[in-house]
Amino acid sequence: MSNGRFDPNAADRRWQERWEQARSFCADSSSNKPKTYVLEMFPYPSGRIHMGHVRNYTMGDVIARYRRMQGHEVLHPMGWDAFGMPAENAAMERKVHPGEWTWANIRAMREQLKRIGFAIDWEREFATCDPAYYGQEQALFLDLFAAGLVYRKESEVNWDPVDMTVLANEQVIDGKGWRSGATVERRKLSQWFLKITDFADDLLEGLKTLDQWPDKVRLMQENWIGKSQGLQFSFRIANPLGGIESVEVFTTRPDTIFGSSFVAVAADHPIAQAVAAADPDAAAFIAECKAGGTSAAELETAEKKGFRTSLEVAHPLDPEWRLPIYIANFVLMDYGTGAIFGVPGHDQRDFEFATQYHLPIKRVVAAAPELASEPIGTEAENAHGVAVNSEFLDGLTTAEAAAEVIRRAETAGWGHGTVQYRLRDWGVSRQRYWGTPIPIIHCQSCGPVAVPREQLPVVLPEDIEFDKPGNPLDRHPSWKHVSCPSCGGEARRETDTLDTFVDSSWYFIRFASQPSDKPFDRAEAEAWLPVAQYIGGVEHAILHLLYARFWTRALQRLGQISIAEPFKGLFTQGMVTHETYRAGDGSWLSPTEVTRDGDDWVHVESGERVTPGRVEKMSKSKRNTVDPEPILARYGADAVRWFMLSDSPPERDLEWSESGIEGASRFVQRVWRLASTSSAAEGKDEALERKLHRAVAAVGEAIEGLQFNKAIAQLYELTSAIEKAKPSATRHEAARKLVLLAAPAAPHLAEECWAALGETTMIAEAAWPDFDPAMLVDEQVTLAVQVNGKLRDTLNAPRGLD
RNA sequence: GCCCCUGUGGCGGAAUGGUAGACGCGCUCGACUCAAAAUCGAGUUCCUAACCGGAGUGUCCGUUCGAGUCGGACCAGGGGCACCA
Repeated sequence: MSNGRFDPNAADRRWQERWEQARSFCADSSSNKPKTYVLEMFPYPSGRIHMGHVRNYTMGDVIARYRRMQGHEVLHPMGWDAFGMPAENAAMERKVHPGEWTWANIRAMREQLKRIGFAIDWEREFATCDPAYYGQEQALFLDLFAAGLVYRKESEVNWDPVDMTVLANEQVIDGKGWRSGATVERRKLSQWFLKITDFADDLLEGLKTLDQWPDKVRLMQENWIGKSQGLQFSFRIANPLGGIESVEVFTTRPDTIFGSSFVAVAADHPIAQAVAAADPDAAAFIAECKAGGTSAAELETAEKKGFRTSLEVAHPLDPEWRLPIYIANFVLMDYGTGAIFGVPGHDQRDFEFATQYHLPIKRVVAAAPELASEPIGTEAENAHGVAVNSEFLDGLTTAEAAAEVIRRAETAGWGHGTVQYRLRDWGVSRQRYWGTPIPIIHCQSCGPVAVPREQLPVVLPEDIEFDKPGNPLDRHPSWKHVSCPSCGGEARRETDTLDTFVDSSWYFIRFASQPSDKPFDRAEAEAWLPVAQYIGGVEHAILHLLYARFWTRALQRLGQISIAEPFKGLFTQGMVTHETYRAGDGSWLSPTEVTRDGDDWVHVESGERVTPGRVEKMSKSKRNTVDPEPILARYGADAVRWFMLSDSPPERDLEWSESGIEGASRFVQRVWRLASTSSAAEGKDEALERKLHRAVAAVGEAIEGLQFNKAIAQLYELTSAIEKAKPSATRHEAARKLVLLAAPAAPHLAEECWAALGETTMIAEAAWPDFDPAMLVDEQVTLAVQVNGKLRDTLNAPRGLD
């Protein structure tokens, strides 16, 4: 078999079976070797593997295999983020049970992944929809519940009146439900929340320790948490109404306190409610506010509107000074205190509002004291400067003035310096069937009671109907009827299920350790964690990564684990893209439906000219996907893996191209020819030896730095150098090392070449080659002769002592 | 509006402040072949027929003996957040 072409179809399967028989990639938790945990974000079992998965898992696989060759014990697991809406949609559309649909998808995708030859420990595989997993998740939920990190609260949700379900913000399109098309209502519902805000500061501070994360992701999380420092204080209401005597506000600019000309409260603020109770006009205004949409586009264009109440407050620094209270459409109930004081001169929204209602616009900040009497122009000035027209603050810088106001407020007792976060608590209730049941029982007399541990897991009922909209669990005839674990009285099971982001908030711990009687074994989990290298799409930069960080910190606080951060290294890879094509009628065409005709694209079936569109992320809606399966069948796993790593830097998008995969396939054959025809010979090739040592160093460095495209380029260079060299002992040795260097990226090819070179063990068990630092420099150096930075000449000289 | 990132040949992209364009794709020419595929060899930033030479990393300015790389301003493209007080 040392001649002819490399046959990937035969070789891939042969080695995949041998790795499995040898349990080559099963991680041993009790090993004495240094441990490395490599993880890619686990997939949702949609039914088929797509190119994005292939790219993601190939990168992780290169690192896993490279670390193994370096002598590490590597944990590289795979599983399924298996709960979620698509399974319920499939159930409604095709009358199959969500579980049946999901497990069938998992079977299909597992086979597809195995076809690519990833070095995965399949013995640790699990799906989140398995009671063995979600039962342990329920146990952890109850631990958080017992620790006071879970609570129940009324909150406003997007309610689809046709499907009778809550919709996520992403599922509301132009104010209508994405499925039903019905106008979405805002409704108050009792929901379960996790106290992520308790950890706001820890999560923010923790970002500083994550030096192996992309700056971009850390910044996005920082903005999401949104810490702002300021003053919280109360205005005394001069003419109290219904027992409400003051209004609490928050500001990040206490230095502008003398510039305020009104107070505004949110439509659902208690003061607004109290006013509305006595005033039908106010009630009508509040109803109007609530009818307004919440989409970004609507907010952009919405006018600042307010309703002037008869209430007035006294200014805390001048009891004679009265400010009107408005109910305003731009004030949010769930940020700060739900009330603001308006400073039109130095805040754009307040400026617009004041202009509309003819309220005073006063300058209290200026670039210099002598500019104190300059009027405010057509826009608010939010720049920092010095305080003016502000009595005792005049002349102080913005920062000094703010500190002074906070000091006086605290001394006099009408306010205090405080910190606000943009981050909200995490609402985890979903009115869905296909999710982890929330292990709570509602009792008329005892309230919400935890399901006793010995009754876990709370398993989803199998006999379930999807013929009507709404939550099928709630409609189930018997499932929810239980007795109270506390008093034994009649009670009702919680029929909401957990947000699927809960499932993915701790799966990496379960991969590291999965005992049957508890969520994880602490010692075993800590042997692997934190994940050394986590790889996934940047679209999870905020939600998933923030939730997983929160969950880990919560477990740390409960004393269940010692680590604070789950992912030591994070890498966000780019998308796989492809050109898009549109027919004359504007419909999208798939790449298989078009063909090239000179410089034009033509629809194969109709012969019609096709307009090529932008290069975009592969998606079903644009029909620009390329299915990995036929590509794998044609070119083999290694060519696909090779192409996924070459050309584009991994953090950038990779454009799929037929010529790219052809090139990768050519290289696979080149290496095979080189290795299979190489034979032992006499003599030393000094130049080639230096190239070899340099390549060993460079490929290793590139993989460590996750610069796979550079590692690939180095391998091309080494291959060319070996091909050109005359037979020698060095050349034969170089061929052998080339195979070792290529093994993480093209493992099947490497095994086949390794055997052809006469090796009797698997390359999966081989060690990464060493290099001699002394061999990294040439004996001859080329010196550039520059005059004024321009190259004028080059000359060669033997390397001597410095 | 606020915050951030990226601009290098026909294309994807390389370049510790020191020979810009490694490597791949594409293209051109050649070898092998009756022919093709496959493979191999040579070339490929632009201007110049070629040599010599000159220009060149989005634009302008600066720091430096020397700038793709450092600093400033601008232009273009992309991303994140957003009535966040």
